[in-house]
Amino acid sequence: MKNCFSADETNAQQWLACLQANGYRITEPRRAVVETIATSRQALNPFDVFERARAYYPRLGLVTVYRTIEKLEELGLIQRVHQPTGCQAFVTAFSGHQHLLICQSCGRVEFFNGDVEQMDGLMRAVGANSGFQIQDHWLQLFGVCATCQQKISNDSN
Amino acid sequence: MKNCFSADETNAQQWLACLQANGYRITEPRRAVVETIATSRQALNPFDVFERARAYYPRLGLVTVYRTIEKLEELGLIQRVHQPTGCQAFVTAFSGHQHLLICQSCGRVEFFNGDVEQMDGLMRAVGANSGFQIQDHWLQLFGVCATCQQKISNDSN
DNA sequence: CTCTTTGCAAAAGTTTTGCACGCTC
DNA sequence: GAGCGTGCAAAACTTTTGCAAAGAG
Repeated sequence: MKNCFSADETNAQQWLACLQANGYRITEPRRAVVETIATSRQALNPFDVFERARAYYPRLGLVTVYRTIEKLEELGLIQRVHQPTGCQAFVTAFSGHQHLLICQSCGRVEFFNGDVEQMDGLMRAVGANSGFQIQDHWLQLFGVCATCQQKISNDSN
Repeated sequence: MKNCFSADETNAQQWLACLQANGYRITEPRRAVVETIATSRQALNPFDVFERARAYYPRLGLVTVYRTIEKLEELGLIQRVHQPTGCQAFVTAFSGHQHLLICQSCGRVEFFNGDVEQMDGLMRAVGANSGFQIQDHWLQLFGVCATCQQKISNDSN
């Protein structure tokens, strides 16, 4: 198993290229939003993005954040993260099916590859038992990342 | 594997008893909300509950639905269902960890027991690789239930 | 120069809060 | 009777829409 998370500058460039390839224009507000989400390891909600992106482009409006998120999601570049605390946050989407590992303390999101054969077997078995035609699955793990574990144990000292 | 869904009248009685045992009063509006959710096989959002529960108690207010849902969730009697289309719907929560199987056509929710040892193994492996201390997991399957499959194939004829 | 994109303002939708009255225990 | 629970109205949020002006290609 390998942690394949690697949000960085490269991502931002690719996303902008993808927007352009799909007939959308590249603008400063969009650059700021793309840069913000692509370089974050945390899932960010629209308001988080708005606040952070203003560091790159202060005149940015919240509406533009919503509209840009909509396009990035439509192009499959970002995905919504569902958590007990809410479902408004987004992170980079990787191609292929990925499972999420989310830190409940800092919101950091990592990805892991589930055992594909194992999941396929499970889906077939559940399908056969229930009569459902299974189309998709979500597997998410919640916990506390190594960094937050340290912080928590330090705070209690 | 066994489908252990069985929402019915009995559930409603138990929920009311549970509310009472926790110091909450039993009232007609609460009866209506409890009855509605406990007897539904579909995940219902607050407005759905409001509309259906009015059949039992026409004077019901939407605010009371929100407040009752809050208490039922707090007591662990219902749980929120997260779906691509939204995360405002609730269904009966069964004790013990259950995985969800959700029909994307009618919203019907069924439960299945995952392979516990398998999931434990997965969680340990991911924990070891990532440094995360894993606390919880969500496994959900999405598909089309047998009834909806028939409807769809009939409609296309 | 054309047409998309932007930010503001306002609207729409959802959830929460304040409060006087009513009902449960 | 005491105090929780209810429904209405209003507030607080979040997300979407209309529009004139600015900017990308």
